[in-house]
Amino acid sequence: MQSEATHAQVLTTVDVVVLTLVEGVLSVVLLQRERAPYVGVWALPGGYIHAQEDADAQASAARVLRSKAGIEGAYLEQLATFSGPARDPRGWSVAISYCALIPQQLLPAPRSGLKIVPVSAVGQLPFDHGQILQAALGRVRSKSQYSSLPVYFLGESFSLPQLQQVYESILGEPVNKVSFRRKMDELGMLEPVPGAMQAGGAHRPAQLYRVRPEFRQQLALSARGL
Amino acid sequence: MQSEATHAQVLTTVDVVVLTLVEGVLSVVLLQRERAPYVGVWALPGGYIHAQEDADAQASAARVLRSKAGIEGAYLEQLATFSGPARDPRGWSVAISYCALIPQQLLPAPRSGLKIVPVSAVGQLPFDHGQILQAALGRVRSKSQYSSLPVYFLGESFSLPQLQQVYESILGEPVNKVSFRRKMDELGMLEPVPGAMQAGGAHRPAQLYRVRPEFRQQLALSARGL
DNA sequence: ACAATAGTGTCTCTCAGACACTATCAA
DNA sequence: TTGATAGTGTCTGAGAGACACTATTGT
Repeated sequence: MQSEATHAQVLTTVDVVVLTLVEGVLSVVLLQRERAPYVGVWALPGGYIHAQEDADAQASAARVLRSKAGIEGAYLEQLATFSGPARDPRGWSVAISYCALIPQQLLPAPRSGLKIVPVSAVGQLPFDHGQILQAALGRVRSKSQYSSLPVYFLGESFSLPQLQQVYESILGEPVNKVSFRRKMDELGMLEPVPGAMQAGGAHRPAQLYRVRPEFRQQLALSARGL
Repeated sequence: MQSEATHAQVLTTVDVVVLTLVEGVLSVVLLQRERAPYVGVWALPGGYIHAQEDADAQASAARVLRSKAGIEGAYLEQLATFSGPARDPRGWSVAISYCALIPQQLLPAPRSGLKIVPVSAVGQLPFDHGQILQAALGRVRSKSQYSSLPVYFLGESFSLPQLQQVYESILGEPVNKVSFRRKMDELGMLEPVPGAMQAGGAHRPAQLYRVRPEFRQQLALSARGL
């Protein structure tokens, strides 16, 4: 069949932008490429779709993260799909890109070939990974304005001041405390962890919260921002 | 190379949800399939990516629209990418889906094998086209709440009451006239067509507007809805 | 006691929607 | 003149942010 021959020439890959907060700085995971093209160059985690083992492209992305970066348990969301004859020197290619959010403590120990770079300090990237990174940043910043997306930067339980700081880090501007707490209350996504407080400083301890079970792998959306 | 053999088994296609407003009813273009699988079944316009001729997947979508449905000049926006071993009986496949918005008057004359169906009256669709259609509807309804997306349902020039009716059709609820005009003014995307009025009824004629050149293929976004 | 941050009550200002009014056409 | 729709001025109520206050810890 002629059309079979035609479409078979398209490379199908996934690329993942893994984002985390390091000391309040939005950062991305880069891997040093082990194979051609661009051997030795720092790039986004990515790889071919394996038709034999992957249930869908998101499973491919999860597999790539696990096998190449040792990352598991991240929140995964599909970004856009990039395509064309020029973006990969091997030929006409399709890259289904994903955005992964993960708390810093779930990242693997630093090792050779893996680094975590503040997004403001990322230089030139191979392929069209620069564009993909920009798409991820735009998505995260945009969705943080009206959804609960940023909770995925934090672990199991966290305090409201902590969460507010995450929002402020991503949005790059201070957030009104009263409004923020009102909104979080309205979203109805958090519940206090009974008896769990975050002590530490010479000040009043903060109540710890966790995401309600029914919101675990699902975002809470607000109609009017924040 | 082994990985080459692996990824070559993935079919790469595009599917397009063409939406238009027919008498204020959101409707979708369906084509009767001419080839296996699902010969004769009504489905979304779609086809293989042609690596030799397409500059990217969006170009593939435009080509499919032109060659299979005779549609040109639509606003095109990428939706999500669907993938997996089961969605297409021919094997593991990737479908990059697009949403197309077009004024009714730019649609081709009705012909055998092409129909325009109110989205509320679309029955079962082959592949995962039902999911794709739902994604398109969600996207259009969501974006209509805070952007100028719906202008692509109208032609070159239109009156504000016309545009408001388009918003109301999509959102499924009445829109406040004063707020609507304030927002359109703030978006700064429209300009009055000098001297062009829409007469017709036994009442005051409406000023006609058009999209400013700098906003032609780009959406205007509002921070706070409408 | 005091410094420091957590958490809350309340005021104000902004903005979206409601309402009412004027404008301009055909019959 | 009347009916119908286009277009605008203004009021009001809801909600977001500012501010100030109380609460609770360690030193």
